[in-house]
Amino acid sequence: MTPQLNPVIHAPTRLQIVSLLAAADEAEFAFVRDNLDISDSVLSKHASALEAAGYVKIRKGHVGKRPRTWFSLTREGRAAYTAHVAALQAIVAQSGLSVLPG
Amino acid sequence: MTPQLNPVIHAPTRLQIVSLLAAADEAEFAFVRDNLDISDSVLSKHASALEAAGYVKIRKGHVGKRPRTWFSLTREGRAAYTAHVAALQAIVAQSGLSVLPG
DNA sequence: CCTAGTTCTTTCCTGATTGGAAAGTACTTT
DNA sequence: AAAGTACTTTCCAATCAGGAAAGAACTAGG
Repeated sequence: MTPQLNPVIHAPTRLQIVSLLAAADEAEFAFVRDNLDISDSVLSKHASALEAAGYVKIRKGHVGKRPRTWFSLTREGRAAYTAHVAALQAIVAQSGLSVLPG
Repeated sequence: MTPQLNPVIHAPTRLQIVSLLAAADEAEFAFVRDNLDISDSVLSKHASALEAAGYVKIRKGHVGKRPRTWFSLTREGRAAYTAHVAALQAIVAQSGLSVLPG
């Protein structure tokens, strides 16, 4: 069986969110938003979608007295992301594209 | 500037079509359809979308007396695919993974 | 106390996509 | 004439995506 692309992760904005989160333990709402250059509402909605899928954990806390939100990948989210990248790799591999010169 | 994902190519079905075509000079309608396990109408529509974008050439001909359709990537389509994979790679790379083979 | 600001979340709305089913086109074969 | 091949187009219903605007919940300032 060919590995399947995961539609929850494949959407461009969510792919970028998940990939960003995969690189770190945890990331702040504003950091992700500014990094991807998206609006608050878009990030909020995609983060909720990823949480609903069980891929992202949303943690609420405070810095000083101000509210703050952090995101992190769940174990399931990391596994789904890894599987998705494997699926992408399988697709790209058949085209013969390579990072190597020549 | 960060390389951008190309929405025409990013859609799962079209990504697979383009990647399949990138591997060959030309591919038959039925070959692509069966390879991706999609319906005639879906392939027809996606192929037209890729043609409209200038990424795929649709050639009509005959085998014996039966009509047949072949698809091939245009130079532009190959360039767009390469750029798209580079964008994908840029996103995935930050997580430490890769979509490219060794 | 009242207003303004921060940090998101939700709702409202509108446009774009996607895929399946079914009908259509244009031949060819039986 | 009827059926089959090889698609293409139309019809449709389901998402989905993003922006704007309104909310929510609290804090800070005058």
